[in-house]
Amino acid sequence: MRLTRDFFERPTVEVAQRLLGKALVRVSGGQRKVGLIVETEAYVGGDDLASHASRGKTQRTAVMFGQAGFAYVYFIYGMYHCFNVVTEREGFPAAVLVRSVEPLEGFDKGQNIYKIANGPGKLCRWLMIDRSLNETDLIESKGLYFEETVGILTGEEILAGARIGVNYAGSYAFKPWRFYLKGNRFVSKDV
DNA sequence: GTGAGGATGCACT
DNA sequence: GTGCATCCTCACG
Repeated sequence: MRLTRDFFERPTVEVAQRLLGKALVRVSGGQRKVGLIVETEAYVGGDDLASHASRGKTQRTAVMFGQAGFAYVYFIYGMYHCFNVVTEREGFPAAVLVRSVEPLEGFDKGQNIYKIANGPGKLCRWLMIDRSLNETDLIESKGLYFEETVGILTGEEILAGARIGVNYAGSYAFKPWRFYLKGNRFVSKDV
């Protein structure tokens, strides 16, 4: 079953936690790929100095101010994309960055499975996510969406830590808004 | 095993 | 022109 809009219309930190263990599905060119979400980060409101929305609404960040359940995909470091899903209510800029997934379906068995999608840039490369998917409605889209699962496995406790790569964000750099499954080998960084 | 440095394009001062 | 919600390679030991 797909996740519905109301799943994303909650407080961002809560959505970030609840997305762990859910499936991210990508269908493109007759091929289906599925990843189990094991690591997320919350970006919460215009006051969050780590968020792209902290400098106001621009063309790039406009989607974050919109309705929950839409994709925010941006291009960074000249060669990578990052995938987020917008949360909360219209007018309040917030999103959850999906940082790593465990490949379940549609991956190349020749590769080290632990390194296929263990990072925001790598998971976008694997799932063929680029800016053409920016502003996609993930509730309605046939090509990219979230699915319910049986849930987090027993013993897979959720841990919280500081977000990665946001040291410039003052006091917001230390907010424990990165969530991941304890001991899971698919997270991008064990901290 | 660890750490430094470079690649690279685009949004925004 | 600046700096980035990253990743890979190559040293080093």
